[in-house]
Amino acid sequence: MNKNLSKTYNPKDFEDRIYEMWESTGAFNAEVDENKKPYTIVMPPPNITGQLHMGHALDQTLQDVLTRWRRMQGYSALWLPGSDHASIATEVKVVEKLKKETGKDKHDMTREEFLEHAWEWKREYGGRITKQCRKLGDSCDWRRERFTMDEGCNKAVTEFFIRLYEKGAIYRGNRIINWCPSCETTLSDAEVDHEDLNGKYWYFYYPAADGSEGITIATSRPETMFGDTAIAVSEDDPRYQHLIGKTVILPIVGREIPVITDEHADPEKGTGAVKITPSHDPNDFEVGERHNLERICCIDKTAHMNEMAGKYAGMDRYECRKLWVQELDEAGFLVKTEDMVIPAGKCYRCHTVIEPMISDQWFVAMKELAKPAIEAATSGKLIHVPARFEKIYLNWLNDIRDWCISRQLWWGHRIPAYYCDECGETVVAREMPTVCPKCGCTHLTQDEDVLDTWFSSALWPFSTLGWPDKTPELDYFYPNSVMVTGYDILFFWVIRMVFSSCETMGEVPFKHVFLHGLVRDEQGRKMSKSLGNGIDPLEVIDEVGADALRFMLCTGISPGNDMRFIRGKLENARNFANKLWNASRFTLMNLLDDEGNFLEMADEASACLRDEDKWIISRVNEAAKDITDSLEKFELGLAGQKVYDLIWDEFCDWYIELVKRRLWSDDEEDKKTARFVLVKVLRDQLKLLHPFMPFITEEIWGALPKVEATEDNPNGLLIRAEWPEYDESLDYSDAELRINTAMDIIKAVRNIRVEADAAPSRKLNLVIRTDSIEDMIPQIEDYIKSIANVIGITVSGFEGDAPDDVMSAVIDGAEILVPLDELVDIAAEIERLEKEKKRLEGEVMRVDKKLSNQGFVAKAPAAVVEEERQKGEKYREMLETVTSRLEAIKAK
RNA sequence: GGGCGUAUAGCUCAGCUGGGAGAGCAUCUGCCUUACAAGCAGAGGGUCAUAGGUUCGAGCCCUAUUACGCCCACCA
Repeated sequence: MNKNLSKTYNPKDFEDRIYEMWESTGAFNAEVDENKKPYTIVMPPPNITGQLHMGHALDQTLQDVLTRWRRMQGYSALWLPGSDHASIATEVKVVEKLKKETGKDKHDMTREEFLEHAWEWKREYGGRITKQCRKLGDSCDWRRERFTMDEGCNKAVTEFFIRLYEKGAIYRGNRIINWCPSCETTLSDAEVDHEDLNGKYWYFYYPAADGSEGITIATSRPETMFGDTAIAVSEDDPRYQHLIGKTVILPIVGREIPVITDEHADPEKGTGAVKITPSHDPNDFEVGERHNLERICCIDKTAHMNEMAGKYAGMDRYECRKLWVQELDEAGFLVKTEDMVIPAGKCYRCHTVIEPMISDQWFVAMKELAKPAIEAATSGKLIHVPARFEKIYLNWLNDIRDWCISRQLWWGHRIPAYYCDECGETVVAREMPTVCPKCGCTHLTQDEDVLDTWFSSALWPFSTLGWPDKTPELDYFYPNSVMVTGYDILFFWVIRMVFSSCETMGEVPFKHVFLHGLVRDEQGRKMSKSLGNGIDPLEVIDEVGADALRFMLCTGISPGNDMRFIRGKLENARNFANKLWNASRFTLMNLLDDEGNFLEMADEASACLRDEDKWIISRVNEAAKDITDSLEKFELGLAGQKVYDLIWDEFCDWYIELVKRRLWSDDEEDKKTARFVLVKVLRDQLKLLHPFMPFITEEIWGALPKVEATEDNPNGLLIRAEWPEYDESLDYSDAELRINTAMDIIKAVRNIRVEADAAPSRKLNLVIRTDSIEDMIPQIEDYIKSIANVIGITVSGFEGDAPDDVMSAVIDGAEILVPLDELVDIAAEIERLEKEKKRLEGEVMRVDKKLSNQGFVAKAPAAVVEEERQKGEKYREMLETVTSRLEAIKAK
């Protein structure tokens, strides 16, 4: 350790070194330890496709703050890191890369070849983010790092799939699903983004087959007409009674389709008659189910028309729409056109408009699985922070639909289902069966599809701890203490973890789910690649250090709300680090002799505490309470602000200034006490700040006298030091009162000096008129001398003559007079005092009004009333003093 | 269509369970005071979106309204 801190704060000098030291000494390691309480956070696994972005930085900073704090509190605090294979995202990236590098398409290679490239990607980039996490200071137990496609997680995924299958909660069905024509895979409902597009309603006339009056329908998707298999009207719609049960003719196509009645047809919408295309619309699909309609698919997997569209076969769906409308118009079937805003579903990855399609897919039946997850929230076993997210969570679960989990991709967990080529039997098994259990043949083929990425992340809280095996870790660290993640993946992830855990573990995966917002850019826009407005955390760290970034990210925020990345806030955080750095340098300067040895200092027993010592100790004690309380409530922003105020305002601006004079005195005993207090309170402050700014605090800690090693903290590091506990018995209220008065006096003198335009170098002679705080004058004298260049203080009661040519200020219990001779501008001074008088009169009036309100006196708590009375007295006294001063100066 | 969030100093935001509003930045003034100019000291600046209500007392609770943003929704 380096006892001499460098002159300026330069985080690059030590951040990497400190991190390396933590890691190499095992400071992050969490063990199963029955003598400690467990605290577990499992990191939301970043995608292996990505780079660390600001969202990760925020997410991980919050987790690290909580982990470090609990570790210091004596918990066996495990923060388990890992990464996600991100099935679709990675596959897209790998495809792009291959296309760029080799010109090859996915279809130009075998599944095995492709997977080889995908694993290559994982090897190359999978570790990128975890390296970047280290720069942030993440105190993860890296020994326990996991990957969603490692052996253990694979086992968990298969096990979970099979268990759900066996109880009938997973099934394979031919149903309508969301299809992304660009990614060429299904998507779950959660993966579809809804967006309003400018579109049209086209009204088309369908002639009746028997030659009577036909029917006009409205559609926003004319190209799906080739798949129409009915027209639905409302049962009691008077307009269409004559057609119910008859057939109409699909214009141009010539196919006859029935007119049916169904609840889906809304007389208010369009013409009240709706065309039914079961193959390309979720509602129509359901109508088709109810009426046993034929399903005619007319659009293929790449969103091109198929042979059902006749001459349009092979044409893009939108191109077809244009020409088809034109053809219908020319043939006289287009009745009218209306501009309309049409909501469209888009792929959350590539933003292509999704195409509803019917296909054979695997689903999780959600209704039953959702029940325990709903109960978990309503019964309070799962607590949302902030609470408002519980409603959103419940709304989603109450309205949940079955989850389509199969994806037509290669990168991911392959579905453990095998089909018999001979008899068509489906076998779901942990390993590929050698023979078909039904027909006994050996020709079995595994399902080609992989599972939704979120299927494996849903198991993350327990798969990472060893499930399905019964491991000591699972037993000890499960359930997790809190899940920290962005509100944007509440549906994707949080809900699925909860029901998966209720299903497999029989309990919630975590007690709290702590949701944070997004980091936006300076203008409040979402950071995105397409906008190019992302800010790279690593560049920020390079510039101002990880501590400043972390502090900036977790202060001035409130849970669940988005935040902006403000440059000025970052600089302020950096300046704060610099401030602490210099305060620590000051402390060390007064601790070390010329040879760099620590000077003698007092201890708890021998210290002879003076008022300011007691005051700062008390302030630190109170702060420890507030900070701990805030952290308990996940109010990290408040906690961070509190440490900031403590260190900058109270320790640096007041205590250090107050203690300087003593450190420079010849009183050896007093110096020993001052050194003792400085080190004591600095240490506590380093502890309180450590979760937020781990690097700088550890570095300074190391420069201070070494602390005793313990079994739990063999190297005496800050990261494993004990969190300051609030000492309830500590009562230094007398000292605090005196220091507060001294501060008031000092502030008043400073104010007068500036008002009078007196140079700081000018020596002042001061008169303090008081009859209540005389006993503390010697100390005040010291403080003021050290700060305000006061050369002499005269104390007198309020009686008798006051000096002339003064500027004055009134505080609670005293009047401060500063003789300035020629500097006093009488007119200005009168104006100043008049203003002060007016202010005090206002205060007195306000208090009087309140106290004369019978309702207030009768109903407000006694303490509040008493407080108000004291305030009234105080203001009245101050007003009297100001008034008499004003009279005196006017008389002159 | 349903739900949620936000509205506080010029800007960006805090403000925990109701007891006369704070920070950072910016602005103005004075300081290279032996830890720190990434600093110190001082100052100005707010009918806490609007209108009602509850209460002795409302930035905070209730109702309505307005503006902006977000999420969800079966999209003829």
